[in-house]
Amino acid sequence: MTSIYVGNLPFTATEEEVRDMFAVHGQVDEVRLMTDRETGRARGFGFVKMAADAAQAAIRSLNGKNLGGRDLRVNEAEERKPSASRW
DNA sequence: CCTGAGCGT
Repeated sequence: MTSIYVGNLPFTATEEEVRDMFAVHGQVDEVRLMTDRETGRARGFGFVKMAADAAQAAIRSLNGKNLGGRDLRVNEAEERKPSASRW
């Protein structure tokens, strides 16, 4: 499983839009669009979890894609937090 | 109502 960082999203983008877009390249395990903590509005970025091969295919295909007049930033995400690992 | 660089409870 690979975590994908999706940035530069239009504020009008939703999770199902992103999920559907990524689902074209493979099965989407999870989609999480981050919203602003204070105002509650979309921050314009999120994360997608997919299988490694599907993730790479989606990244190579969707990175730089124009959505809503903005070029998407799609890359492998970093580790969320080194603590609280249920291992 | 509103905005634009960013790696998340």
